[in-house]
Amino acid sequence: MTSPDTQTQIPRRTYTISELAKEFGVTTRTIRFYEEKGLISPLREGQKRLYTPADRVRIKLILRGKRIGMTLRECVEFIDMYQPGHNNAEQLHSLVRDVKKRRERLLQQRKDIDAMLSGLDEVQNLCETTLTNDFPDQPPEPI
Amino acid sequence: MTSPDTQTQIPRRTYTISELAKEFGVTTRTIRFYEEKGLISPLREGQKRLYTPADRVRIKLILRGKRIGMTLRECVEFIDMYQPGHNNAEQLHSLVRDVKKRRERLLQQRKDIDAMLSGLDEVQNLCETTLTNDFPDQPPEPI
DNA sequence: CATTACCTTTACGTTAACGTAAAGGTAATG
DNA sequence: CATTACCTTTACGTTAACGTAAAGGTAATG
Repeated sequence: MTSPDTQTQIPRRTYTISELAKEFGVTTRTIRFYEEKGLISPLREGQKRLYTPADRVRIKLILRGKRIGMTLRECVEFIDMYQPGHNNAEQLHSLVRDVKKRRERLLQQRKDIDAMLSGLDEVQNLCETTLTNDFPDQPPEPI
Repeated sequence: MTSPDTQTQIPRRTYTISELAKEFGVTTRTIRFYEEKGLISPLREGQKRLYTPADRVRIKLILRGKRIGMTLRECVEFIDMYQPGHNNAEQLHSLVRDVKKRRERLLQQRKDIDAMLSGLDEVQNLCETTLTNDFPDQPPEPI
């Protein structure tokens, strides 16, 4: 029943800062910056930072938020919605209100994306018909 | 057959800067800033700027791009895809390549949004089941 | 004709999100 | 033990996207 490993509190798998930086395609400075701003709090092994799988997930969520134009502050707000710690009814209602607002914004963004996607479709169609009509003898370029 | 109005080149309908600012919920400074950056080029009536429907559409497209996290530079690039001026085959192929790249990014963003939306669904469900289980006698709050 | 409501330009200020450089610690490796 | 490859902190720099203030023009309105 006792834990078979001698490491006491360190999680099974950890990551160094450069491992995560490489995995996510960002610089180590970026990851340290997120810590400065309180978005993550890695463990320490001496001076070195050690990132748990949970830290890794947080970084992943931050970068996901950033891809759709969220500020870092908005990313934290979003991530904090997942966390419990909201115990009483008023807090739960408030959280539901926040969730609804955020969902509306996400739905608007998806509308924007869909509009832009169909715009791209039109452009590509127009290009390709023009190419086949006006330049019928060009060989189709390889991928 | 002659045009019945005395205005020569001014489009039928124009907008002032504050009309557009109010419509789109931005400041006039924002609109002037877009002009500084070469995103729009309104007409002038003396000193005053006069915006055509085409200018208005450009602003709309800029703000749409911004909502999904595009920089202003990316917004111009996107809008420029709509414009013709690409005549030869090489330019058309290049445009199609750009369209494909942009589409990939938009699809990734839509994936991100869908992931976040289902996350929100889970949070809301958890909140609501907790509310109905642990606080069964609270009156449902009005909208 | 003074006020009001718009418009203009110029120019400096601000915030977010890092980049970059300097100066140094540590652990393995030839 | 010198080199290499990581890691650290501190601190100043940079870019985008406006905000804000100052100083002034113009057209209608009471």
